[in-house]
Amino acid sequence: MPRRSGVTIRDVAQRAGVSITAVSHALNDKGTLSPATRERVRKAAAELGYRADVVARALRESRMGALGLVIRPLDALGDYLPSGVDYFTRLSGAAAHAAADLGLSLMLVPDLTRSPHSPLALSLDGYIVTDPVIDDPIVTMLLERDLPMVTVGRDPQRSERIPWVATDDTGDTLRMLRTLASGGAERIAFVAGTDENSWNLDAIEAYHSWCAENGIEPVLLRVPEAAGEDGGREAAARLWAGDAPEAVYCLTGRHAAGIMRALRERGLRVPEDVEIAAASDSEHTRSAGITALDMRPSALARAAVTLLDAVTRDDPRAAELQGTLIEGAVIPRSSTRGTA
Amino acid sequence: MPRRSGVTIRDVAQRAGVSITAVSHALNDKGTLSPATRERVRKAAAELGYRADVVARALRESRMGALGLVIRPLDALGDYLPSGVDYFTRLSGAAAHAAADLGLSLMLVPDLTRSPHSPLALSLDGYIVTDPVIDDPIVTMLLERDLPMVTVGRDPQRSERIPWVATDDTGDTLRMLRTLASGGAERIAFVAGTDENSWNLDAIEAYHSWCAENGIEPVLLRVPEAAGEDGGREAAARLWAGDAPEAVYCLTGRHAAGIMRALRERGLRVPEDVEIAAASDSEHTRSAGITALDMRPSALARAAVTLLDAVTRDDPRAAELQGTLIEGAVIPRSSTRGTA
DNA sequence: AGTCTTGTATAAAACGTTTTATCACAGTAG
DNA sequence: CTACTGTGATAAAACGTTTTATACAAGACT
Repeated sequence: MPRRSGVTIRDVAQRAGVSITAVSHALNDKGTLSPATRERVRKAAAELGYRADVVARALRESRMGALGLVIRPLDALGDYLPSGVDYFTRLSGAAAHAAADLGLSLMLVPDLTRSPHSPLALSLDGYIVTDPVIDDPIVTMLLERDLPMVTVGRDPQRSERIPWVATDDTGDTLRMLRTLASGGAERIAFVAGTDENSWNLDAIEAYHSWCAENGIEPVLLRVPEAAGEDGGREAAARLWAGDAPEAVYCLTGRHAAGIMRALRERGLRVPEDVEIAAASDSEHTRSAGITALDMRPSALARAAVTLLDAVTRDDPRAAELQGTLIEGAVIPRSSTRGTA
Repeated sequence: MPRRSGVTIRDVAQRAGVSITAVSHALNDKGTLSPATRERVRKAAAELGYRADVVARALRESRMGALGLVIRPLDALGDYLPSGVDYFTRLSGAAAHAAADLGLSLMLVPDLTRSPHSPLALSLDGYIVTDPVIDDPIVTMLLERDLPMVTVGRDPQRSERIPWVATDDTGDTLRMLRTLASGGAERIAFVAGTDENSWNLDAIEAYHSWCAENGIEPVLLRVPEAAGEDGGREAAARLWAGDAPEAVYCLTGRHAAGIMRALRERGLRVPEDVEIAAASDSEHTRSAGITALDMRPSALARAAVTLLDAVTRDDPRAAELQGTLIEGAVIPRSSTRGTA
């Protein structure tokens, strides 16, 4: 019996010479008790080191005190992970801390679509789903069961129905494009990923509207996220096959690193001949000296946890928190010339 | 009431026309029921989509079906994380999957020493503590409360009392030293971290015994893990102040990368003039082309989860699993000359 | 005919809380 | 003296399981 700390509400009641009801009321500031009794109970509880059993409380209140974190990009990969991705450690670590600050626990929920999932997996108070794609089966499942949920990154099609927080993809994209432009580049190519999540979709849209506004012919390439640096090299080959761009903005850091390498091999100088920037900071961009965005996963996680907590307790503040955009911070490095 | 799927054991009982006891027995293969009744109950349960409520079950059985993961190196850092560290994502992701395979959930447990921890935090069936240091307060706390626990990496002083699994630090160190020696290096310096965990301590001991065996004067430097690349540069300065080594073996990848950079600045060629290797593979070693060890975090996590599960259910197999060593895999890169 | 088995099925207790409804009592007003 | 109004406390129900002990019948043995 690992869970039981041994001391129950009954022990406290006995010690304080009152009923268990009195104990419950005293400790939760409910009911009508004289201040004297309240104090006596508190003292007894403290002396015994009493902590109400979570499970019993959960059974009664139908509230677990725990949130689930579903990291979609990880589910896709099984238990192996592409190297260099520290984003998710930062995100989940921050989420766990933010949850703890609210007196909640955070559970890592691995792929819910696999048939026998662990028992607790669907019994939590609410779920954070990161980067859902179009028609994401997990989102569908949670919606069907009517379980509270927020997404990190909008659900591309159902964002009206599901509260979300996200990186400010539109703003970030424009900011980065302006940074590149301020370095003198005019023809700026854009390399996005192929996953159908809001991160890709919103940035692409922002790029198009920026091009339209500035009278620039858009040059868009989509490269699978999983293609890594090689995908970047290939993108470079295709971009430089035609009218060479003066700058390239990549969403994925590894693509950017691959492009950089390919260009160097062609004898092009960065940033003198070409500027390069990436939307997500990772070890690749850091070690290659590529200007990138810090997407601030810990701020994002904190916002998501706060929102979900409000949602689960029908707190009206949920309305304000919904749609929070976390602005990325440009980290200027040697691959760009301009100022932000 | 988010948890309740709505359908309880009573509904099933009614539908099948039996008592709730019968339902429980039928579904758990207990008691004495006729095969016919068993089948009838199963059918009714299936039709209603009944799943026993985890919380109610946990209350009765005092077993949650959930394990806690405590990542000590992360606790030290709060919710911000040094960049480039993907080891822990891989570890926790793999642990979550391994737990799921056993029908268990995995909870991320942030720093238990902070006073108001989340309620569930101390109510789980067992705990995995990674890389405990000497006199680790978390380990002490769990021991005091008599909660089942395993460590990843031995507890330096209490390993007799606490089941553990670990990387094969001794074997890995020797293997890597031999790799470096096979490239022709004789004077091999060793750079370890300052945390007092078994990873550092065991590797240092292995280094010393290897030196003794081969009649080599040990050159050991300890650099704080948090010092990162700058720590590496400084280490290089100190190492090359005296009798220059022919090879350097670093436990931490970032130290190795810093050393490499510093040496290049001094005009030394790697691997022609100096060989460099690291014990932990990270983006730093990958991008700098430094030979390193893949510590196989997913194998490690799986071993830890399996062991902990055995421990919590008093399974005798725990004895066999205890002390499992996971051998690292050398990833040869251009910073070394020899063959493994 | 009574007494054991044997095979099925269930009633009820227990797990540790929270909450609702009720109770006892003192003081106050009519 | 009765009736009401608070005030302070508690008994008991409920949450959804699992398990222990018991009940009931039908057949098998003395």
